[in-house]
This record gives sequence, structure tokens and C-alpha cells, in this order.
Amino acid sequence: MNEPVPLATATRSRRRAPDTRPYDAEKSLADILEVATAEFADKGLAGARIDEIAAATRTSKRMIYYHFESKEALYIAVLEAAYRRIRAIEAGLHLDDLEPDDALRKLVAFTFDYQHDNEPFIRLVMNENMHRGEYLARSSVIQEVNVPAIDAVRRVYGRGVKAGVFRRDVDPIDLHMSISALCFFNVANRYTFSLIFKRDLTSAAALRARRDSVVEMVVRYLRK
Amino acid sequence: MNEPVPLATATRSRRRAPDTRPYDAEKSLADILEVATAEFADKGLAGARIDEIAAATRTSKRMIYYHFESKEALYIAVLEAAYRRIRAIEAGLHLDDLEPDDALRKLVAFTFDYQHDNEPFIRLVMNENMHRGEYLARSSVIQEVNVPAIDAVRRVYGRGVKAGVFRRDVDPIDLHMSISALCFFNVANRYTFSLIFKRDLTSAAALRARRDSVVEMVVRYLRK
DNA sequence: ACGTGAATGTACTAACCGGTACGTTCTTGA
DNA sequence: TCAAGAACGTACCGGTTAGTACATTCACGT
Repeated sequence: MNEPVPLATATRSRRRAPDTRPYDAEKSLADILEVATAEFADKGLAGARIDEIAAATRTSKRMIYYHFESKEALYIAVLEAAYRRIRAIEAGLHLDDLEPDDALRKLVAFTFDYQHDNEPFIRLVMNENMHRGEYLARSSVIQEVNVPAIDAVRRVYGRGVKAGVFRRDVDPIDLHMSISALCFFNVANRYTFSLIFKRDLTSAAALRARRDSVVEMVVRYLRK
Repeated sequence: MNEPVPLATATRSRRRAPDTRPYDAEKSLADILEVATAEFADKGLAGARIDEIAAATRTSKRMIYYHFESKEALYIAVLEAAYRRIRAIEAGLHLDDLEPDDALRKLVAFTFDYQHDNEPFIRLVMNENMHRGEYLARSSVIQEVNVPAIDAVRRVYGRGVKAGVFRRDVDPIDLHMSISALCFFNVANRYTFSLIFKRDLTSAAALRARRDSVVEMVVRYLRK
């Protein structure tokens, strides 16, 4: 649906002119997607301008409509790529060799940091929620990609309960939600919050303090 | 700035035709503001359409530009009114006659509930953060209105510390942020979250469970 | 080496949308 | 009672913006 064009496979040709190939669908598609991600994250779906995306691209507006059927389809493609990337980052975390308490701390701190480091993704999610998830709902891809999102929390929590260091009766999804909420807010609402409370939330010191606070809150919540 | 027209004061006239007065600046202004609030909360600043606001109003587009100088000015007026309303709701909470622990529980549960009951406000804040707070920054009114936003948390926390039931070394603003984060997320991110995790977050049961969880988390965070 | 389809550029359009020109009706104070 | 200004309606405009028609260049299998 979003890849109407059969992408060139590994069999490219004898001649290798990797960077200056005039016609390279794969590359211009990736280029468009990257620029569009920045634009949609910056302005949202309604605020984004196809012309501006085109201008920031190595190619033209024509190519956007060659590779994607509409602005909305491009937006969904951006969402899909963004979710895939984020879940891949998450999958890079290895917690199984840590004691449950340390694993939990690492999980929360890691979530805090990578959400902070991926503001564009956070903003895409914010925007998608402004749209009441209607585009995410249209993409079965995204929903599949997100299935394992809860795994890390579930595993760590399960181990902690088994080891007798976490209390029982906590719903892993509820726990995951609390962790997400605490991490998400710092990125999503930083502008209104820092304006109202006259706090810089982006300095290294503020970030460290806030992360410690969030970790502490989650740890205390599970502690017996 | 946002009220270019001197509003009619109490001295209205001898004749009382309260509901069918053809020319009533105060009323049409309030009408516009109410409709605009719904539209901006629904679609955001960029997605909102002046024509649609006008259509839902008892008056015409002409009147929007008579009472407000631009779409952005209308948006700021909507933001101001929304923040004022929310702070007024908060001010209605009386916690001083409760023990610190109960006061804290009541404060958190109350915050959770009123944020849930005021989704349009939450969405306006989300949208404003998509705009990096640039419109809030332009309005000194909103910033003044929000000064007491931290008071309730500060008071309860201070009493708890003095009574020896809360631990020291917690920053009230940080605490307020955690409470806000946990409550905000449930409204703001409900669409993507419930889609990904196949959970209905709006049922009475789900809401009760989530509120309890949030309250418990904050209480445990402060408990010695 | 060549034809066919993939990949691309230029220039355009139709609709949308924030904002306004112009004229009219109502209200109010003297 | 009667200006004068406040409050309002209708009809319009000009710029913006998603999307496209048409022509062109390149890649690749045969």
C-alpha cells in the first residue's frame, strides 16, 4: 500500500556509483521519509506542508506523490517507520542478567532517556493522539510492531515477584503505563510546564534529577 | 488586546429581553469563545477552521473578526479562558481539614478526575505543547493565572513533612510534575495506548483502577 | 543496443481558507 | 428624538496548498 513501487533489490548492477546515482527510488524514498518525519513531528499532520517537505528533499513534490498516494498515506508511513525504530531501540535493552531491582531501575532510566532523546517520536505520538489514533488504527503494521512493547516490563516484574522483592497484584500494563506517563510528560509537556513553573527541564542537572525521581517513584511503587 | 470592544456593563437598559436581544456583544462573544474552544480542542490550531467555528455559532464569521483580531488571537483567548476555568476548579478543593495522608490522596484523586472530566482542556494543552508553548508565552494573563497551580501540592507536602509522615528532600514542583504526568497521560495518550494494549481506559472500572494505582504510587513515593 | 517501464522535473489547477469591503440594523446618551 | 457609534450580515478576495497532466530521462533485461 505504501510501497507501490517494487524497490530495487540487492542486485543493483555492475557499475557502482553509490552516491551519485541519478535515479534511485530506494534513496529518494528514504530521503522523503526522513524529511517528512521531521516536518510532521514539528508541525503535526494539519500543520505540515507537502511543499515544505518537497523543498527540503533532494527531489520534488512530484516524487512524494509518486512514492506515496497522499499526504495522509505519507503520514502513516512516517508513523510506521517511527514506531518500528523505537521498538528496535527498546529491543536493544538486555535486563536478564541483572537482579530485578537493578533491572527495573535500568529499564525506567533507559525509557526516560530514550524518550528524551527521541522528541520527534514523542511529538508524532502526541499528534496522533490529537487525531484520536485514527491513523494508527488504520495501520495493522504499527499495531503488530507494538505487541512486544510490554514484554520488558512484564519480564522484569515477573522476575521480581518470583524473587520476592516486588509485591504482587500489580498489573504489568498498568505499571508500564505509569512508567510511560512519567517519562512521556517530561518531553511532551516541557514547554507549558517550564513556562508556568519557570524551570528549565532540559539542562543536564534537571534531567538527572528528574530521572532519579521517576526511577525512585517506580521502585517504591513495586517495593514490598 | 483580546477585548477590543468595551463590553456592555451591568447598566444594560430598562427593557429586559434577556434571551432574544438581537445585538448582544457579550453573548455573541461568549458564544464564539465556547464554540472556538471545542473546535481548537478538537482539531488543534492548524486543523481548526474559522468557517466551521462560524457555522456553529449563532452569528457569522464577520463577528469573529469583529471581536477578535485574528485566528491566533482567538486561539489565545480560548487558552486564557480554559486555564482560568481549570484553575478555578482547582481552587475549589479544600484539603486543610484533612490529615496530610488523606489530603494527598484526595488531591491526587481529584486531579485525576478533573483532568479526565476536562478532556478539551487537556487537548488544548497538548496542542499548545505541539506549538512549543509559543502562544502561552505571549499571554502574560495565562502565566499569572497559573502561579497558584503549585500551591495545593506545596501546602499538603509541607504539612506532611511537618507532621513527620512524609519524607523530606522532595521538591514540590517535581512532585506536582509526577502527579500531573500520571493524570495527564490517561487522557492525552488514551487513544494510542488503548489501541496498542487493547484496553478500554474509559470504563468506570478501568478508571477507578487506574486512579487507585496513581494515588497509591504517589502516596508510596512520599511515605517514609 | 534497444525498447519498455521505472523514476523524475516542470508547470499547472481547483478547492480551500483566513481575512475584508461595504452596507445595514440596533442601542444609547444627550 | 435623533445622531453616532456599536453590533451585525452578505458577499467577496487573494494567497495558499494538496494533488496532477504531461513531458522527459534513466535503468535493465534480452
